[in-house]
Amino acid sequence: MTSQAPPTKRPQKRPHNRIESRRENERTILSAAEKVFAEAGFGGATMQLIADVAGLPKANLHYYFATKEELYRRVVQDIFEIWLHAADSFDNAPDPATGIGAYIDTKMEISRRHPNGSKVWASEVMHGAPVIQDYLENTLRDWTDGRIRVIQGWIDAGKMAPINPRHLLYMLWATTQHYADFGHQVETLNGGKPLSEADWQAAKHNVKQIILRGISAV
Amino acid sequence: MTSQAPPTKRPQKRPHNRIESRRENERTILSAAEKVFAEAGFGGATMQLIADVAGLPKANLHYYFATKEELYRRVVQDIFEIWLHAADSFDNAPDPATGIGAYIDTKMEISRRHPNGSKVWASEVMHGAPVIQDYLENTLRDWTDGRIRVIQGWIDAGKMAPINPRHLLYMLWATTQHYADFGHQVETLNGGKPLSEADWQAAKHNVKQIILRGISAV
DNA sequence: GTCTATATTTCGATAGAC
DNA sequence: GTCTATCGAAATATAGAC
Repeated sequence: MTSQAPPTKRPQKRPHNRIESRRENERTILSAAEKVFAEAGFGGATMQLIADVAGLPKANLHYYFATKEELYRRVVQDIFEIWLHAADSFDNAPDPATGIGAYIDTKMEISRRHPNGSKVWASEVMHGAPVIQDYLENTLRDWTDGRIRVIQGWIDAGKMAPINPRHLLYMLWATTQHYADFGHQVETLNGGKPLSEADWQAAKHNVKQIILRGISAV
Repeated sequence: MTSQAPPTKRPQKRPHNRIESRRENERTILSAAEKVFAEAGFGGATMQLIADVAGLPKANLHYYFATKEELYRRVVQDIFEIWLHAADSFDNAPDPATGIGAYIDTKMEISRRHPNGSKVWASEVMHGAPVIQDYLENTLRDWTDGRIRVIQGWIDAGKMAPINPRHLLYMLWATTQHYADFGHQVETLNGGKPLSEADWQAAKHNVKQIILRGISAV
């Protein structure tokens, strides 16, 4: 009876079964949470409703995310990461029309594809950023300073009008995110119908048309 | 004893004592509610906190406003009325630069003076306008259609570039309200300090500069 | 009209069987 | 890891004295 120790049965057949199941459940929960937080706000959202949307018992949510706030924080982080990557469209562009035009396109596309994440971020900031203030003070500040330097370089090179780079960035954020954050208002004014493909193209075109013309070199 | 009916003692000395007291209490409650709803959202706000900010017992709130939702609705209505009046800057203007320039100035000033009302509106719309959907479908739609006609008139008269009037309105709303709704983010990126008088002037100037140039006649 | 005390409901979180 | 049942805290709303 000495050799009867069970073979160390590592789950080699499907080595990622556990870890994949965890990942999948987390994704399901995060997606449901994003939707519920966007529609009800942090205070208005309930773990029960998120669980219902995710199709899981409420207790499971607490197994994957200890508290409501921890779950919320993850949702806010995710949209922030997506926006940071949109800066790729911005950098290394030869001129403002190319760089800023691409940035507008990318940001508009994010508003279209991730309206809920955008709303959760807006809600968080409107309430004084109680959960992600550190992101504003560090990551976002650095990101902004870097982009301001790029724009100022274009201005100094005479490639665009001498506008205030910081306020231009605010205008870009405001204008593009409006189509996500105020999507319900836009839709209502669109006759109650979601924007069509043509509507989105018109929106993008107009934003670029006005802003790029507004900042073009004299 | 026939003439001893007490003189019909109408409160003539201070004829508005009661009604003024009511008005004053309502104002105090509404102001506190606006602040709390803006900072915590509808779901996160509590009647207790509103009562504390107003300096009144919680029960009094329920005396003046039967439910939390009724109080909230009044707050949302108030900012909406203020914005509607901003259209006065728009109408009867001889040209786009004057009309839209004045509208931007007025809207920016409202963002500066009523940031909380703007946030409550934004929050309401982001959550699907559960309380004021009728305003979107009627008052706001009519208002928007009217302004679109004015802009289209300017375009037809060759006074400005042929942009999409509807999307121009969205840009105006987004850009001006950003300084209220995302005021906390703006302030954080401003080194943690509120915008100075000069900062506000710069913001206004840049918004007008870019947009007015962006829509100017070819 | 005002306020204290409390009823009622709802939610976040957890215990404990499976 | 999953789920049912439940605890304890906190919120809206109201009852009733003043």
